[in-house]
Amino acid sequence: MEDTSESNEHRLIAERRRKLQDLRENGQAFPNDFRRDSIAEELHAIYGGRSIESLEAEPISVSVAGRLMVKRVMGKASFAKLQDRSGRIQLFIERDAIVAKIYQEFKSWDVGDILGARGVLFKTKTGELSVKVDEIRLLVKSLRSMPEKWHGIVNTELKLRQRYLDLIVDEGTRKIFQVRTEVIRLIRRFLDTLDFSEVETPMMHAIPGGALARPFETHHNALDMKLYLRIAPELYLKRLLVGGLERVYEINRSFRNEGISTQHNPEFTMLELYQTYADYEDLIELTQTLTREATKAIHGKGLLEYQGNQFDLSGPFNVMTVEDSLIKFNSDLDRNRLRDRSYLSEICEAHGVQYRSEDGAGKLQIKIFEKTVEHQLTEPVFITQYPAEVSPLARRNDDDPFLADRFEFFVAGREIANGFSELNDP
RNA sequence: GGGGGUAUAGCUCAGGUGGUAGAGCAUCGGCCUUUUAAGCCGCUGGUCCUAGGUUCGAGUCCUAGUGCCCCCA
Repeated sequence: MEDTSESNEHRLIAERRRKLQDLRENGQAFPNDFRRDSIAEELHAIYGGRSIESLEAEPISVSVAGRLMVKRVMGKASFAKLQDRSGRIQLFIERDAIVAKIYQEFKSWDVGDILGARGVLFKTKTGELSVKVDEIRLLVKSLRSMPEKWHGIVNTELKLRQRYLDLIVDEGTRKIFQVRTEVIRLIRRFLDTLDFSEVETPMMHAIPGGALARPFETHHNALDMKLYLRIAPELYLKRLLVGGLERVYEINRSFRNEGISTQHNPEFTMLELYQTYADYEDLIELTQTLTREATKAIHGKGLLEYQGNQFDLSGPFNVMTVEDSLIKFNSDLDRNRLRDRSYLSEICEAHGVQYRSEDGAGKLQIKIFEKTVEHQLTEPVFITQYPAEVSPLARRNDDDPFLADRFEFFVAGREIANGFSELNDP
C-alpha cells in the first residue's frame, strides 16, 4: 500500500518532496513556534453576526492555524480556507499587503499543507467572515495529495482504514467522533450521580468467560501460560460486587475472534454495569433515563435523526415480552403453542430458519424472533421475558421457569442494550 | 458459505455493435484584487486488476483468479 521507493514514487509526491527540499535549504522546514489565539468556530460564533461596518470601525486582530483545504489564486489576491479542529475559516491574501516573496511562496503551497496566519477580521461581499492576512507561514508540508475535494473518500475500506484522512475531508465523520466523546462523558457523569464506581478489570483471562464467543489467544512468557483476550468483563466485575463495591461499571474493549464487517469489529467497546439490590426492571429504568438524558444533552431535545428517520428517545419506551412481539409481527402464530417445540420447528421451516436437533423451544423462539421481529423494531422498545434456555447467566422468573428476568433494548431494528437479573443461587 | 455488482490517469468517473484510451479535480506553465466545486489558455500524466483464451486486432468477448461493494444463510 505504502509505496515510498524512489523509483516507483509518483511524480505528484516527488513534486512535493522537491518543494520540501527547497524549504529545508531555505531554513526551518518544520517550525513549531507559531501560536494561534483563535479557532474557526469561535470566530464565527463571536463575530459572525457583526456587520461589515462594525468590523471596519473596530479592527480585530487574530491568529489562526490549520490545514489548507481550499486555495484560489486570482493574480494579485487569493482566497484560502484553513481547517482546524472546530471548522473552517477563510483567509484573504492580497499580494501587496504581505511580503512579496511570501506571496510567491504561498502560490506554491498545496492543499493539505498546514499554515498559520495573522490578520484582521472582515467580511467579503457575500458576507463570509474572513481574515485579511498580513502575515502567513507554512508550518507543515504535506507530501500526499488530499482526496478529491468534491467526493471525498468513496471506497469504504479506505474510509475506515485511513480514518485520519476521512477525518480531514468528511465533516460528518468528525462529528461522529465528537458525539462519541460527548456520549461517553455523559454516561460517566450520569453513573457518577448514581454513585457507581468506574473500574478496569483484567483484559487477559486464563479462561475466557461471560459470553459465548471465540477468543483471541496470547502467551505470557514469564508464566509460560496461555492467556486469552477477554470476550467480556462480566466475571471480574461481579467479583467486585462480592468485594462490596455494590455499584460498578467499565467502559472498555472486549475482543471476539469472529466475523468482521462494517457492523462487527473484532475489538469493540462496551459498557457493562452491575448493581446490587436491584433487578432487571431497575435496569430498564436506568437504561431509559440514561438514553433520554444523553439524547437531550447532545441534541437539545429528545429526538434523534438516524439514517433519514426520526426517533423519539424521550421515553418512556414501550415494553413487550418476546412472546407478545412474536404474535404482534406474526399474526398467523398460535399463541397457545408458542412453547411447543414441534410447532415452532414447523414455523422455522416455513421461514427458512435453520436450527439444530438439540435446540429447545426457547432457542427456536429466539431464532424466529431474530428472523421476523428484530428488524421491525424501529421505535425504541424493551423486549422482556427471554427464554431461560438462551439466557444462561440470568435468573429464572419466579413464577414461570420457562422464562428469565431479562430484557434487551432495541432502536432502529438493532440491539442497543442487554440486561438481566443475575443468578444469585450458586 | 450462496448470489449479484465493480475494477480504466494521483482522486471521482465516461468509454453503443471489437479497430492504437477520454472528462472533471489535482499537478506543472501562463492570465486574473471579493472567490464559494472560482474562471480562462496550455502542457504533462495510463501494465485499462492479474493470468490464460477467442480474434488479423481485446479496455470491450470467454475462462479462472484476486481486491472491493451490496444482498442472502
